[in-house]
Amino acid sequence: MRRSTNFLTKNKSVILYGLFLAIMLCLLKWLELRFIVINHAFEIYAGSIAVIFTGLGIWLALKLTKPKTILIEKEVLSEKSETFVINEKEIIRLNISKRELEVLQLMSEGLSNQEIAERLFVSLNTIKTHNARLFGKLEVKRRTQAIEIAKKLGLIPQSR
Amino acid sequence: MRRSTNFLTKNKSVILYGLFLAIMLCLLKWLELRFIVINHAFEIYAGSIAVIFTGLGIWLALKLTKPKTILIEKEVLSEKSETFVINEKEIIRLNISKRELEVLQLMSEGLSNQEIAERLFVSLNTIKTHNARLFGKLEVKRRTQAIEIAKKLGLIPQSR
DNA sequence: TTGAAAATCACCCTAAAGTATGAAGGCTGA
DNA sequence: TCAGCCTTCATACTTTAGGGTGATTTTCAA
Repeated sequence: MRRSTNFLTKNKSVILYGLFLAIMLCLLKWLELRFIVINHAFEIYAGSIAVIFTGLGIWLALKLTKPKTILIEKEVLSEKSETFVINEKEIIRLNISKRELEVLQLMSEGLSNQEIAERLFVSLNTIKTHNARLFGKLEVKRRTQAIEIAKKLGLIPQSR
Repeated sequence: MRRSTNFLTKNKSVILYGLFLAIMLCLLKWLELRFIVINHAFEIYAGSIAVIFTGLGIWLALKLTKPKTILIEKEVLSEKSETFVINEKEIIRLNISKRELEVLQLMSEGLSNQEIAERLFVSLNTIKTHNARLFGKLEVKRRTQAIEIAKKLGLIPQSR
């Protein structure tokens, strides 16, 4: 009996459908009585039934077939080491200018201040000034520390 | 055929409903025969149409509703970036000694020669000697270049 | 247009890094 | 045992890096 109760409580739509069916049949009966005298009414009646019950079938199928979407989770290896993106937030946070970043980049490539100056077409003193500001912002004392921290923070790309 | 089997096994309630419907119709028929004296051929015909077209509707709905599959790609960090392995072959090829590698490591961490000397309990001059040999073996002129190349060759770990 | 930030450069000085050379002690395999 | 390498240290010197200060020009947004 528990199975039946379970069925009745859980499939409300089915019961409702049953009632609907009963009402529908009564209605059809009434219609039949109304138009049975008219000979041509039979085709219309049959057609109506066909259409209505086709619709009902579709509705039922859609209602009862709940899981229409299937989720598939796929694990993908991400090569973070390949796609390097500079950490712009850190650059902004540390208030590092474009030129300073440029100097930092060349510095990390192992260039001397003189070489950086030549590369950027400025004087050695200019590079020294940039360095001083850079070290201040990065809170370091040496260029090697600056490079280390800059790579850790993602300000400049790793050596690969 | 697999689809049909699937349908039969998974949508038990639909089948039950079908049976319920049949029983209902029989009951109605019986009631009709009992209390109404009319030609019952038409009712059977209408019921048949109803059942057939309900089935047709269900079939149509199931046929047209293809199960949507949503693919979720889940990113997983690759092991490569986590586990660093030193390139021993390169170390042997370049004939770099243990002590030199040690100095190189500390150098890459941004320590000054003086700091490295203190860390290793040796004199500043000793570190300078190690550096000179290191630069010769790595074919570089500055510590920053040494660090750059050493990281590229995998002699020392990356900054992360 | 004007003010702040960025970029440029100079000078002076100190600190650190790098070069060259020589030398001594320890470890190891032939 | 002994040659060869590693490690250590020293001295002297040159080069590069870094600190501090001040100044000018450029750029850019309010």
